[in-house]
Amino acid sequence: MTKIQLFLRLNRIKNFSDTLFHRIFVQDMKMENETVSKILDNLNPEQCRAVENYDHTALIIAGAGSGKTRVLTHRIAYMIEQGVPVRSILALTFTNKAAREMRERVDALIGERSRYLWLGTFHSIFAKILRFEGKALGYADNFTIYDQEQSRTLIGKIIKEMNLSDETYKPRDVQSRISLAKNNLITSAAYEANASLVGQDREQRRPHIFEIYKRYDARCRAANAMDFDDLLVNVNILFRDFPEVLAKYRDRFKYMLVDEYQDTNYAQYLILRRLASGEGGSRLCVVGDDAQSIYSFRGAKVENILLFRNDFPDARLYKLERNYRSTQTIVNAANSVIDNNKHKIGKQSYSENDFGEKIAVLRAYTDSEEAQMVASAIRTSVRSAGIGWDKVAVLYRTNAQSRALEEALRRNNIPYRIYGGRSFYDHKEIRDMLAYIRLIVNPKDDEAFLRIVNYPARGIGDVTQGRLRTLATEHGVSIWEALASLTPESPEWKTLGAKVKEFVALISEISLSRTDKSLYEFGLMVATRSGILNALTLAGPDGADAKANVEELLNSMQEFTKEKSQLPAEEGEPTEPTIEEWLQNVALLTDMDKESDGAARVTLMTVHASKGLEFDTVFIVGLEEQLFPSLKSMGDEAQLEEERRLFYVALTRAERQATLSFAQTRYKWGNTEFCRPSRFLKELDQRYLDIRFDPDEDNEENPLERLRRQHSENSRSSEGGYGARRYGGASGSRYGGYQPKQAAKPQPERPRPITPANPASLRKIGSPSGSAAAAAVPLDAPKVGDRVIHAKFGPGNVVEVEPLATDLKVTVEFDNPSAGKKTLLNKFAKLQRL
DNA sequence: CGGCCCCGCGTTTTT
DNA sequence: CGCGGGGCCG
Repeated sequence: MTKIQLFLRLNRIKNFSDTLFHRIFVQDMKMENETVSKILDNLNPEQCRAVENYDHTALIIAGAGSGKTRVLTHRIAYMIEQGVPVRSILALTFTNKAAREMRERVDALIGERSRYLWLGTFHSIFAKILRFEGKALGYADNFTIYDQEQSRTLIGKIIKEMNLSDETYKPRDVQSRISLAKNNLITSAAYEANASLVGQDREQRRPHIFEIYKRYDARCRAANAMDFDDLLVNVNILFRDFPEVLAKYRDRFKYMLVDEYQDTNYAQYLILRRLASGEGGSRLCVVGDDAQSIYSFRGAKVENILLFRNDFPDARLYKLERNYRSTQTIVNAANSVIDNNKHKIGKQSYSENDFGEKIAVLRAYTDSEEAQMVASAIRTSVRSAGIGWDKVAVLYRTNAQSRALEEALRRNNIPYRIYGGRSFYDHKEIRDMLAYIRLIVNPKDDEAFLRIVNYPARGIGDVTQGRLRTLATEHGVSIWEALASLTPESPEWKTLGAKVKEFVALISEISLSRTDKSLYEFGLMVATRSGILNALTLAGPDGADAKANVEELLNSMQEFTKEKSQLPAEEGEPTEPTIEEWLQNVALLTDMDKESDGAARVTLMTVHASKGLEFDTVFIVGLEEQLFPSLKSMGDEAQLEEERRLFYVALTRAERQATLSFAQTRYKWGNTEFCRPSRFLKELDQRYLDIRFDPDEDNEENPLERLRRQHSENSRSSEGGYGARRYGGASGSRYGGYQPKQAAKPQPERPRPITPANPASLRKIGSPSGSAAAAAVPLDAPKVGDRVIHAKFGPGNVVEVEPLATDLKVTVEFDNPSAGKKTLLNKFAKLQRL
């Protein structure tokens, strides 16, 4: 402690002479006297060096919680104070959230000058560059950005049009194949010529992928659209084929800073290298941690950080190894797991904080019990530590795990917020709204046209749509362009039905009005004139959530206008945002970016989504083999190591307290599966664990017995009346059902009991046969030849029994000929022996 | 042409 | 279990 203080002091003295000149200089620039010292204050010696030496290429290896954002933001602030023009700095992050946080922190250090800083995600910055420069590549500046959903839909359509089976060519797989190629800058032509890729496809019996890729590219281009990967690919092509454009940006961005460098893929890496190489290339400063590389599945290359100094031999290396975030217990425990990885840079993360509490390990029989235990533990923690709900996070490997947790939290009246999973922008009504706007902004976007030409229903069906497409093909333009080019005199116009003409008039009307309206007014017009708002109103209660979502979208337009006027992207740029800008911004947003309403809530998210965040108390759930580590990583050492890094990321989110849990059975696809505890639990140095169950306790209880008991427990708990509604809240946003505490007063609104007035909640709860079956004997293990009765199909004979992992498959020949022979799962069939 | 019903499939992780 | 797509009927 004292050593470090001394070190700091010496360092400060050394710095002083270096910075004296700048202080005087800076004071001349009307800076607050204290600012310089403030920026170098509160940095440890290594951090300080990384900030001061901003004029050198730098590789900063920053362990979890070691203050990497701090270094980045201080480096930016310091540079600006040293007189580096704001416009010559480019800072890149992976997520909007990280970008926003960085901007806030830079802003806090140097004030409003930060507003002209180019700071954003790779994708948003590159989209911006392409908006300015895309012409060179044949794109108009109003190009559409397809998110993965839209791109997958288009790929699916192409597969169908090519008469390929979507069994062998699953759009999802084809998309990931194309994405992989694009990440590595392999064009469709190059793909076709690439023996290795084509060979792999052959082996998988999918030899036509390159052709799908070709057509997909052609379609995107014709629609003036780019997918996420294209944003990177096209900037590469731009910089490769147009040296003058590259020179322009290289001259402009004298300094580049990159966050989470370990997650860059080849395309991103090459763009950075292009800008940073050569005489007068940008000074590149990258920050990352190989131990937190968790995105190789989407093309990230850890090698980029491992080999950075080969690419930039004069780079200075800084290692930030002290973790300021977590207790020693957490840091040491995390290290003990990551030590099992062979593939890593030597870096010793350490903490000088308290030892803190041990890491609790909980065992549950079922996933729902696990959720309940976590909910109770959250209550206990929050109460004993006196912290707010928002200091707690529950992290899981897959989004699917959130459901059980949500239910438990709601049941325990714990406020929560879920990130990820189905995002706001995935809702149909939002996509519909966006499709209208996309079509108006970009008339080449046929996908948008086809999506909304008959929504809300206006009598323009498949046949008519087919004719319109033919019309467009004949003219060699998009559908809307073809329609818009027709005059009332042209013979083709006369062949159109009245309904199509009305649609043309509608879109023209909205389109014409956009110049003299604010963003919000325009959005409102789209919502009303399209008929979307009306259709949702007519849908009654079913449409209420959707309607609220549309309203929220409109609000976000106002919000965007407000932000934009505070934050012009460029000096001299108009502050009134255009619809194009809004649309491109929205295309790059995710659920993570929705701002919270300020209420303190427990955070639920995947481990991936939690990277870069920190919480006082963290629960990591579902620590089971084949879940975490995931089934798909098993058997592949590299992927297993990535899972281990993922676990490392999860554990190092915790500042003070971490709890790990696993269940012994888990519902999967409507089936109960048995699980074994994760290997990561065994790899953890046991000294740091507080195991809250008896490991010697008999684990080998008769599985059937346990299953039966769980089953009755489950049906009992589901009778509590918490219906299947997952998302409360009118907006459809995923805020948890939370009642402000009202002492012991009854809560009239929720949870809703099942009453006959609410028949929907009765759906599928409990046995359909009800008490009528009580007379018969429950049948646990049916045998061939048994005479049984089924609630719906009546009596019959068991003709076949096949044991499954966790259940029995029973085939019954029913007496009733209309029921015939049926194969049933014993667990659900509720057969009774006669 | 639209609405309804049934079937089949999905679970890694995300800009 | 829940959603989306496809098929069938009105």
